[in-house]
Amino acid sequence: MPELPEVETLRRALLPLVKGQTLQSIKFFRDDIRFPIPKKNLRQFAQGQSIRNISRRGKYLLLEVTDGAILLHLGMSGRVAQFPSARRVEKHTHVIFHLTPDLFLHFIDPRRFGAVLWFSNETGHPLIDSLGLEPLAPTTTADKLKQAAGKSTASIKSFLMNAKKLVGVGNIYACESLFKAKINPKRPAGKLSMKDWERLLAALRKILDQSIASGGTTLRDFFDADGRPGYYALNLCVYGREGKPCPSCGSPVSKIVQTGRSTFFCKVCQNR
DNA sequence: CTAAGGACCTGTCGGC
DNA sequence: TGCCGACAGGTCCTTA
Repeated sequence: MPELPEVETLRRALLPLVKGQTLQSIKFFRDDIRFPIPKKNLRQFAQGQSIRNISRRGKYLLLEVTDGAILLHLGMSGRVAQFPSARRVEKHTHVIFHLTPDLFLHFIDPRRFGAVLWFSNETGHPLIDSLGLEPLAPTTTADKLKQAAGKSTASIKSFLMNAKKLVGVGNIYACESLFKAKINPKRPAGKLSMKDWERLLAALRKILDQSIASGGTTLRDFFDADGRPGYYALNLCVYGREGKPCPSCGSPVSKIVQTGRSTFFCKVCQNR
């Protein structure tokens, strides 16, 4: 479900609710999600602590406390929703964070591809350590992307979705940014020119920024902590639009499969 | 090392 | 209406 803009939207919705609040207790309902939930660490290091900040790294949210952070990943179908109690537990509610007498954050994830983990300030976390460039960070440049791609023969589409290289970009924003930059998704990443990388990074940033400003993309089940959907779906040019007219030239949008994922693009416009 | 494919899950949708 | 296959916003792990 969520890519960078959706996770960032959630971060911004949660921050004013939880910053400075003390985590009273954590309730676990099942721990066989993507990774076993480290209940012991969470109880020992997070319970009873004040949430100092919420940060984001790629698609991960970090609820920061003194010794580290509760690490959340929403996978494909995850949500964090606020409720006034720990009752009304949904079918796929796996964890409830109890903050104030009437603020409970429910971690809900039907497909269980998401994660609730403990990030220690001392040891970090391997999933975070191995992440690549942050697209919106000013320190990320076209030059660094080109370097990261090296002589890779993999497609630029799969490069964009490779979190070891570049974080936060999933299927929607990979397709949309390639469309905006007019780059063919099948091109080998190692063959893009510096001009290509510059156009691609600029396009990607613009799309991510606009999506964050719209509250993200709600295709079916993305809602922020207040239950609000995102409206960026209205601006999608190619994603999910197979056969419909390209917004730029009018010819039908194509769909192919690359490394197991659908790619939507315009054969006419994306010719670079 | 790289690249591709499978695996992990549940829910929904379209076709018959 | 019911059943069945295809597919879904992710990414780690195995295989070649």
